[in-house]
Amino acid sequence: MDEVFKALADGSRRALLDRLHARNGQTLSDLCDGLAMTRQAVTKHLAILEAANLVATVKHGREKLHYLNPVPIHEIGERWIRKFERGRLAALGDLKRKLETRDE
Amino acid sequence: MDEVFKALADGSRRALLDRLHARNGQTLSDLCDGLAMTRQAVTKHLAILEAANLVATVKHGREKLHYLNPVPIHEIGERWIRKFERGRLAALGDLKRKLETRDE
DNA sequence: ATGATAGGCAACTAAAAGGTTGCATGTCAA
DNA sequence: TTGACATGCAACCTTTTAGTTGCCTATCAT
Repeated sequence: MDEVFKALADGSRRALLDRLHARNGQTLSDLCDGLAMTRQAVTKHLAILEAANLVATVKHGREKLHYLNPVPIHEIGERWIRKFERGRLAALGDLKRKLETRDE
Repeated sequence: MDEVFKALADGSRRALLDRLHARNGQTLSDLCDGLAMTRQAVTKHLAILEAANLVATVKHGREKLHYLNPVPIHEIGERWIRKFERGRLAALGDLKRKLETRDE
């Protein structure tokens, strides 16, 4: 789980996931296209995404195809974000109350 | 949004949010309690959480009370994770297909 | 076979992150 | 008012991160 959060912390990596979300199964060169980064930098980002299991790759001849694995993102939604949904309104209530009554 | 992702990337900070989720409105000393970190380290983490708007504070005499702000987490759920929910089954399909047919 | 294309590996650098120590300040309680 | 408690500030250190450059390897098309 920590690896996933860390992987998602970087904007470039989130952009790569966005790209794969828009079109799945792209090659490394595809993914580099138009980015202000060297190919090697992108490779490293993809390696981190792969280690976090957010991306899976398949070699196809001299190309490496990248596929989005949506499961870890889904799990963060389910197991982590949902936890804070419960009690969300209560927390907002606490906050509002405390911010309003400075003279308590 | 980037600040929120970055703030959530660290396990200690997520633990602090957990603590506030369990009991809202804790002081700095409360939050330090039982952690293998100096108070100053915790202060820094809280500052990052505050900058990301995940925590709001109210000074109360010599104490500083920390309140969870659940809104940014909720927004990440709504605006980011939900995007990947759409097309999630399609992506899983792509992935399964590609992983199975290595002889394509 | 040979050149172009797709990608891999390794060493290096700069900056940011996470943490520490030491000291200063503000507030409460006796 | 004085000591104890709660927090703030700043300098410093170490490790990680994000990125680079340079070169090597594998595959495809002609």
